Amino acid sequence: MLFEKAASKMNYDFREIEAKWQKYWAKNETFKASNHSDKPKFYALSMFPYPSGAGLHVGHPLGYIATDIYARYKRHKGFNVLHPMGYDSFGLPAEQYAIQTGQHPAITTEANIKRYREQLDQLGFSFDWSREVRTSDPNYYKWTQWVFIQLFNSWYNQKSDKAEDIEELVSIFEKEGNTNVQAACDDDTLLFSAEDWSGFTEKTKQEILLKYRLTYLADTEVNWCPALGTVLANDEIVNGVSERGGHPVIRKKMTQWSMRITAYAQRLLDGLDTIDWPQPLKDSQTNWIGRSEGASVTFNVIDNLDTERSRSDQNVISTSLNHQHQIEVFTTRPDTIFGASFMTLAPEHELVAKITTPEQKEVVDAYVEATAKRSERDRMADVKTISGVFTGAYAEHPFTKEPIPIWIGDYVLASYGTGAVMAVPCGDQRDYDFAKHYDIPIPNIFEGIDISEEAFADKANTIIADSDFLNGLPYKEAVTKVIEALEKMGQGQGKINYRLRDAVFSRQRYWGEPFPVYYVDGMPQMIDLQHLPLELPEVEKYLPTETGEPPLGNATHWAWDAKNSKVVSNEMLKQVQQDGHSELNSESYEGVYPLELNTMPGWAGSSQYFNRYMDPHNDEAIYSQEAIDYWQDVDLYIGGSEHATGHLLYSRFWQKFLFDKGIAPKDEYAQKLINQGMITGTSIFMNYADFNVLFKIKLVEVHEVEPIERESESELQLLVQVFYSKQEECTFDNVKAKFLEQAKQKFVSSESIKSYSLECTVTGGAFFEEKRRVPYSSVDPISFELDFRKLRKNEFFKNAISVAPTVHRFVGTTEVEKMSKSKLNTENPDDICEEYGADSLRLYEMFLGPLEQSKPWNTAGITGVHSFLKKLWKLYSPFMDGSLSGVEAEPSAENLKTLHKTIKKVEEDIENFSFNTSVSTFMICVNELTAQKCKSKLILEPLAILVSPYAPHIAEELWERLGHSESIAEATFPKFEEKYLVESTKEYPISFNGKLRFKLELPLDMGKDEIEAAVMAHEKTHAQLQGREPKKVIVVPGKIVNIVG
RNA sequence: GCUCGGAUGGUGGAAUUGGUAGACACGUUGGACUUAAAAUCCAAUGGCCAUUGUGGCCGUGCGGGUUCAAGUCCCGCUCCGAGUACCA
Repeated sequence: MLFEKAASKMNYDFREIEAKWQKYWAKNETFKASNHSDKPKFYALSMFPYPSGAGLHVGHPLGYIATDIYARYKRHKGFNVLHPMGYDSFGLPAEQYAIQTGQHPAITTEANIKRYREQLDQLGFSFDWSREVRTSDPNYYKWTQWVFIQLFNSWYNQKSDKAEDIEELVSIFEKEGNTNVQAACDDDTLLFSAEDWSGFTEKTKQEILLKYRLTYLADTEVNWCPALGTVLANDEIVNGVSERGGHPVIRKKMTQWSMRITAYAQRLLDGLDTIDWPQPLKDSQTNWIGRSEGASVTFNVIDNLDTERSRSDQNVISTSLNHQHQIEVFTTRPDTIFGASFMTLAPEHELVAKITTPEQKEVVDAYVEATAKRSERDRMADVKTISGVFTGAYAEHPFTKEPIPIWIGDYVLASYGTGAVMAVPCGDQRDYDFAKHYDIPIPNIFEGIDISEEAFADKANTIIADSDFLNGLPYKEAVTKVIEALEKMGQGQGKINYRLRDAVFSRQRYWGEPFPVYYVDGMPQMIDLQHLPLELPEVEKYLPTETGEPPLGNATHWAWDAKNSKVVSNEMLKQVQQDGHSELNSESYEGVYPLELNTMPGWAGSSQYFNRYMDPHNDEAIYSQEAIDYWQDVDLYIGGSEHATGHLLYSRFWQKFLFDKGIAPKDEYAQKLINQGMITGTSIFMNYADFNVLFKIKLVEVHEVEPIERESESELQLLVQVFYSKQEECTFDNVKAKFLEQAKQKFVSSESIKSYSLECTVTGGAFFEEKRRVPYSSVDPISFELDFRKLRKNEFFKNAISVAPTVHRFVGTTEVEKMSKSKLNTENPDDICEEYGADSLRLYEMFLGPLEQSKPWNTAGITGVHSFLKKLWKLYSPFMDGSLSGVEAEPSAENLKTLHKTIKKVEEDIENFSFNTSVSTFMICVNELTAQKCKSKLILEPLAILVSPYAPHIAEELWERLGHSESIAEATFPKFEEKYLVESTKEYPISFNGKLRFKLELPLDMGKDEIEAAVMAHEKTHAQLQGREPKKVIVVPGKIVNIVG
C-alpha cells in the first residue's frame, strides 16, 4: 500500500495531473485577460467553431493548439494576452435536426456546445472563458442586428472613398439632387435635381435611398425549389434538380437583402498589401474580387432593316440618332474593337425580347426557355458544347458603322459585366469557337499572326492591323486611343470591372439572426437600438410555410407594434390590414406592421465577433471605446483556408465599414493570419468477397410417416459463401438467416421430413462482398489489420461477426481523404486523451508536420511523444523523491550548452510557427540532459518554462514540484545567452571535388590560410590527392573546406 | 484551362544566407531484463558493391544548366493536392 502510493507520486500520472491543473486554471482564472494593463497587449485568436453534433475530431484542435502555444509563449514573454473562444452557433445542421425531430435548435445547440466545451477543456487550452460569445445568443446578435442597421443608414461616397451617413446624402439631395454624387449605387439610378427631390413622395425618396444604402433590398435571382419551398445554394443542385429529393429547381427573382460589398472591392484588394496573410489566401481573394481593366462600349441597335439596306446602297444615312436600343458591353480588349464581327447577349438579357425579329422569335424563345431550365452551375460546367441562336437584329459598329449580327448564347453569363459581349473571334477563343461553329466571319486584325487554327490572345505581342486609326499600335497604346475616341463620341469610356458581386444577405431559414426590420407600406424600417435584440420567435414548424414564406412565416407572434416598440401577435396585424385605420378598432391596432421573415446568413455573426471579444458583456455598445482602444486588432489569427472567400472576405468588409464610421480603429482587423493545414484521415476499406462462413448445424428431422417420431441429430460442418450487398449490414442475424436458407435447400428433402429445426453455431466469420468502409479506429494503425473487438464498438458494426485471427487476417486497404464522420476516418481526441493524455495529444499534433501543411493523421507515432514526456518526467525525479534533499548541483557547461541551444531554437521556432521542429528540439534536449545526468534546478526550471506552452499540464506539475507555488503561466521565458554556445573548435568537413572525404577538428579562430595549411598537411589529404597538385582550395571559415583538383 | 501549393528512406518529416542530405520520431531487426507478457533500456537501420579493418559507387519526381559546392538557384517537363472555373 505504502509502496503503491509512493510509486504513484513518482510516476507520470497524466490523468491526475491534467485534471488537477485544468481545475486549478479554471478556479484561479489564470487566463483571464484584463482590459487594463501596463504590459503590451497581444490578441491571439482561433476561428471559433460551429458546434456540430459530431463533436471535435483530431483535426479541429490543430489550429487551437498552435494558437494556444503562441498565446502561452507571449504570456511568458510578458504580454497581456487575450485568447478567447466562442461558438458560431447559428447554422443549418441544428435547423435540419429540428425539422426532422421538432426539437428546438437552441436545445440541440446548447447540448452540442456543452460537449464541445468538455472536449476543449480536456485539452488544456488557455482560453479566457469569461469572454465566450455565441452568435445565437440574443445578447450577442443584438449587435449583429445593430451593425446591420448601421449599414442600412450608410452610403458609400466614392469622392471621399468611405462610407458616410445616409443623412448627409439626403442633405446633398435636398441641395443639389444627385447629379454630382459619386456613390456606389444601383446601376439603374436615375438623375434628379434638388427640385425633383423635394417633389418626390416620401415613398419615392425611400426607394431612391435604398439604391444607395450599404445594405439594401433588391430583386435577386435565386435557385427556387417549389417542392421544398426554399432557395437552394448552387451546390445543393445536381443536374437541375434538388440534391435532396430530386425536385425541379427554377431560377426565380426574389426580393432579398443584399450587402453592397462591391463598394469596397478596391479597398479590399488594396488592403491585402498591408496584411501578413498567406499568399495563396490573398491570391484567392484577389481572384474572387476579380478586378479587370478595360472599357465599356455602347453599341446602337439598328432599328430596322430598311435603314440597313439603304446604307448598303451607299446612301449614307445617319443611324446614330434616335436609336431605340443600346447594348452596353464590357471588354478588356477595346483595342480589338475592329475585329468585332458579332455580339452575343446572355439569354436572360433584357433586350433579347425587345430586339428579336419576328422571324427569329420562335427559335429565340425556345432557346431562352431551354437555358432557363439549366442552373448556372450546369451551364458553367458544360464548357464544351457551343450553343446559341441569332436574334435577327443587328448592332452598328461604333467606328465602321457596319452592321454586326446580334446573337444570344449561353456562354455569356448574365451575372458578369453587362451580360453582353462584343465578340472578337480573332482575339478570344470562346468567340472564335462560336464563330467557327456558326460560320460567322473571323476578321484578322493582328499583324503577322496566323489565326487559322485558334484565336490569338497574347496582349504583350499584339500589333493591331486593319483597324483604321489603330494600325501599327501595340496593345496598350491602342487601348488608350480607342477609349479616347469612344469618349469623344459618347459611346464608351474606360472602366474597371469586378467579378465580385454584392452579397445576398437573406436566408429563408429559421436558425439565424432575425432582421431588425419591419415594413410600412412595403418600405423597410429599422427598429431602434434600445429595442434590440429582436429575438427569434417560437414557431410550430421549422419548414417554410405552405405559401412559400420562410419559416418565420409560421410564427404567430411576429408583428411589430411601432407605437409601443414591441413584438405583438400577428392577429393585430391582420386586424389593421383588413380594416385599415378603421374607427371600429381600438387604437392599439394602429401602427402594427409585419416583420421581416428572412434571417441573416451564417457569415453575419462571424463578421465582427473578434471585436466583440474585447468587451463581450457590454450592453450599451458593441464594445467600449476604451476596450477597442486597448486591444486594437487581432495580432494572430489562425484558422482554415476554406474560409478564404467567405468569412475572411466578409469580415474584412465589415471591419472597413466599422472603420469608416469611426467604430473600429483599424481598417484591417487581423495583421497576421495563418491557415493550419487540413488533417486528413486514413479511410480503411475491407474487401473479402471470397471469405467463407464456417457453421456447425444441428439438423432435427421429424418424419411424418413413422408411428414414432424419430429424432435424428446430425452435426454438419459446412462452408457457405455468404454474399452481402452494400446496403445490408453484416450482422449475425443477417448471416444466420442467409445460412439457414442455404442449408435448408441443401440438406432437407421435403418428402420425408415433416418438420425440422436448424441451429447453428458460428465458428467462422463473414465479411463483405464489396469494398466497404470500416472505422479507422477498428484497425491497427500500422498493419491496418482489423480488430473485431474494436470494430464492434462502433454502433454500426456492433453485431459484426469475427473469425479467429489464426484462420484469417483481415487487412484493409487505405485511402487518404478529408476527415469526416461519414467516411468513418475520424479520430476522436477524447480517446487519445484517455490513453495518452492531453499533453501527448498536443505535442503529437504539433509533431505531425508543419502547421500550414495538410498531413495525414496516424496514431502510430503518438507513443514517441508520450515516451518523451515520460523521459522528461524522469529527468525531474531527483526533485520528487527527496533524494537530492536540498543539495543543488551546479549546472555543467554541457548542461548550459544544451539548455541555451534549446532556448534559441524553440524561441525561433515559435516565432516562425515551426512547432514541429521545436518538439524535436525538446526531445534532443531531454535525451542530452538525461545522458548528462543533469540534476540542476538552474537547468530544469527554465526547461519547464520552455515546454509549458506545448505541454502545459506536465510543466505546471514539474514547476510545482520544483517548489513554486505560483502557476508557471506567468513565469518569464528564459533568456538565451550566446556565451554558453561559444565553441572553440569546429569539426570541418573536408571535401574533394565536392565530395566529403573526412572530417578534421580545428580551432574556430584559425584563419583561412592556417586552415588551408592544416588541411594540406594532413595525411588523408595526401592520400586523396595521390601526389596531384590541387587546382583550387576553397576555405569557408567555420563552415567547410573543399579541395578541387 | 487558370491560380496556388507540393514531390526527400519502409512511414511522418529535418536540413538559417547554396556549404557534412536523411535531425527527431514511428516502424523493422537484433540484444538485455522477465517464467512470460507489457513496460523499460542498448545496438543497427537510404540503396548497391566490396570487405580483416579501411572503403567505393549511386542517391532529395524527371531532363538540362549555373557553381569549388545544388534538396536549396535558373530553364524545360512529369505527377500529386487545393482553390477556381465560359470573367468577355
